[in-house]
Amino acid sequence: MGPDDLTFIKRGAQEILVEEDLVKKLQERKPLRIKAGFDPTAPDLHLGHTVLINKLRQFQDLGHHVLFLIGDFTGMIGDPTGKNVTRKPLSRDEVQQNARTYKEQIFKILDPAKTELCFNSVWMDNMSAADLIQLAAQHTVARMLERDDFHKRYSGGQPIAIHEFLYPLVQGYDSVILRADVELGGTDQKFNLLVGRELQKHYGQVPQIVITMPLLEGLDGINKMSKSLGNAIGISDPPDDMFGKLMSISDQLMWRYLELLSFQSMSTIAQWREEVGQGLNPRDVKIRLALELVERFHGPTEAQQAHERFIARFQKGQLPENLPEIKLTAAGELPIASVLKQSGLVESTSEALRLISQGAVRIDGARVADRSLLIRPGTTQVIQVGKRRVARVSVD
RNA sequence: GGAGGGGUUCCCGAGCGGUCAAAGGGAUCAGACUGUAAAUCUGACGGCUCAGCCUUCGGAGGUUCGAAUCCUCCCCCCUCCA
Repeated sequence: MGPDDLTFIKRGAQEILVEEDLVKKLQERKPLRIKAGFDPTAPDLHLGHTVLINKLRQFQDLGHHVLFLIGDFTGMIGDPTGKNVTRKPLSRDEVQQNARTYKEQIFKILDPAKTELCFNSVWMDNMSAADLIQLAAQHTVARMLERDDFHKRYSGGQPIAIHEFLYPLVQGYDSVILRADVELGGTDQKFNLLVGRELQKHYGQVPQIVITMPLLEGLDGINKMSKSLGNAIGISDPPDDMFGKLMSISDQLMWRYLELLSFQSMSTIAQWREEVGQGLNPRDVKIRLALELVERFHGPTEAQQAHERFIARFQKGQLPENLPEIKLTAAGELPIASVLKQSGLVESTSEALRLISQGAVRIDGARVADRSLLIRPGTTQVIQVGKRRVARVSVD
C-alpha cells in the first residue's frame, strides 16, 4: 500500500481528479475508504458493470476498504443522468431482495471481508425537510446547470424538475456520511461525483478523489454494453454462452476487454500484443480472455469444459453433446415449416420458409432444399437452423 | 390560455388518393469467405393452409370503385408565445 500503487489504479481509468491528492493519500499508507454507488433496481449485472467492480477489487487487493452503496433512497428520486425515465419506487422487500442478488453477483469479484454494504436510506430517511433545504443551500442553480445534460435540456427548452437537482446533492451527501476518500463511477457520473467533493469541503472534510471508469462497449464494439441493446454479456450467462460471446468480439475490441476486464498485468498483455504482431492468431489470445472470464464467474472446470465444447462445436463442426430434446405430436405428416415453428426453432412459418430457401436448415446434417418437405410421425431427427440453433426433434 | 409542427413496419426516416406490405439507412437473421473473428459480398427482413390470401401506417368513424395518403372527432408528443 503506497504511492507505487498508482500505476495499478490508473489502469483503464478515464480520469482521476485530483491525481496529486490521490498520491498524497496513498503516501499516508492507510487503508482508504473507496465508495461506489449502485441502483437499487434488480441487478442484472453484465461485464460492463464489472469494469467498475474490478477497480474496486484492485483497491481491495491493495489493502483498501470498499463501501458498496446501494442507493435505495436516491432510487426513489431517479437518476436524471442520461435518459429521463420516471421510476417507480421500490418497496423495502424489493430492495432487500435486490441487495441479496447484488451480493451473489459482486462477491464473485469482490472480497466480502473488505466490503461494506451500505444503504443511503439509513441516513436519508431521518433527514428533515429543514436539513434537506440546508443541503440544497450548498449549491447554486448556476453550478447545477453546468452539468452537461442539465445544460442541454435547459438551453434546449426541455423541462428539468426541481427534484432532479437533489439527486447529485444526495449522492454527494452520501460521501460526507461515509467519509469517502475515493469515489468511483462511470464517466457519465463525473458531475455527481464532483458534487461530493464540494459538499465534503462544506462539511469540513478532505474532498474525495474522483475516479471515472469508461463505459465498456458491447459486443458490437460501438454502443455501450447494455441488456436492452442486446449486446451484453451477463455475468450469469451460462459458461458456453459467455465463452462464445467473448469469442465473437472483434480483435480490436479484444484489447479493450483485456485492459478493462482481465486481471492479467498490463505487461503480460503487452507481451501478448507482441506475440500477435509476430504471427500468433488473435483468436488464441481471445481464448485466454474467454477462459479467464468464464473461470471468474463459473470456476475452472466449467471454463475448461466450455473451451472444449467450443472447439468441438465451432472448430470441428460437431454437434453439442446435450441437445435440447423437443417432442411434437402430429396426426399425420407435418410440413417441415410447421415442425420448425412448433419446435420453437423459428418464430413463424414465414420465417421457416425463408430460412429454408436461404439454405439455413439442416436435418441430420443434410441441407433442406425442399420447402414442402414432409416429416413423418415416428421420426427423431437433429434439426439445425443457422449456426446456433439446434435441437433433437421427435415427431409422434 | 394562444399559435404552429408531428405521431409510418424493431429504431431512424421517406411516402401525401391507385403501380404500397410501404423508398433509404441502421439493427437483426441467413448464405459465401473465416478464427462462431472483424471487414466485405449476396439475400431476407408482417402473418398464413405461401406463385394466392389475410392484417398493418396513433384510435374511432366517414368520403371514394379504391385511403398511410382526403374529411370529422378523440388520444399522445414537441416547438414558440403568455
